[in-house]
Amino acid sequence: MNKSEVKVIAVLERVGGFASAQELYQLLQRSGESIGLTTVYRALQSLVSDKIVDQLRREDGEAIYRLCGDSHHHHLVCKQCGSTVEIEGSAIERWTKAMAEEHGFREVGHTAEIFGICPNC
Amino acid sequence: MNKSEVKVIAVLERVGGFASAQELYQLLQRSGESIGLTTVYRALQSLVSDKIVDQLRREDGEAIYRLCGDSHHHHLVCKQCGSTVEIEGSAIERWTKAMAEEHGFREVGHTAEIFGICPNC
DNA sequence: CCTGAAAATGAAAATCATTTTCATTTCTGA
DNA sequence: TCAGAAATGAAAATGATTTTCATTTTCAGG
Repeated sequence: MNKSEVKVIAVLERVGGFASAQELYQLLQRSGESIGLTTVYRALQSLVSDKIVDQLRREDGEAIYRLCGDSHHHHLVCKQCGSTVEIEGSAIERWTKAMAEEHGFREVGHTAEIFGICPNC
Repeated sequence: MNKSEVKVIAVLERVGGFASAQELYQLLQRSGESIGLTTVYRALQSLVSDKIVDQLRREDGEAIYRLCGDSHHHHLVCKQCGSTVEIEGSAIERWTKAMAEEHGFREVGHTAEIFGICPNC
């Protein structure tokens, strides 16, 4: 675990959820850290292979990362104004576990998002 | 539905599962079809937005496509080999409705995907 | 305190899927 | 038949990610 990896972990903690490599790089820059994009990528790779960080993909294919074991929440997103509400997702957790077990999958995670039109729109 | 889309559907039928745009393009070339890569991408986009084709992502972020099954389903995707299982999602439908109602959202939809490691990997 | 090998760093170039541009060709309906 | 619309595809652009490579930092022994 070297200095860059520590910086990346720190910013992931601040974010508290998923972020892409590019976003993490910009956040680090803004907070005055001197770190190159290449190094951010390398730190993330290393953290992923050490299972300290989870990697998955956004809809557009960009990789996103978060600290393993972050309890994650879900979002209710307005299609019109973009406002979001964090919502409770224990139903999804149970569903994930049930489906994984039924099909013999291990180390499962999930993504889920609800979108619609909010009361104000 | 134009000529290119028909060609892409035909090759997807032949494949019988997931394939990337690049792979589909090469298959079309090999079978003597005259079609450009750009057109393959455009046909796929259009088929995806018409819900004739499903799109998801390989581990490396490359988009893969296959003909849609008929019902609204969710996927259990293996992080290693990319194999997928269609799963039942009525729990999600109920969760979506409940959350939307609780927060006054209308016209809601959702996305949900489970990923993990399959029994063979 | 040195010193040199190994590890880390980052700027720039390379890669590769995907999208955009734009000039050309094919359709289509009046 | 003809004009405008849609489709096509080659080439260029894009954007995330990886690789290269020269430089800097770290650090265990002397």
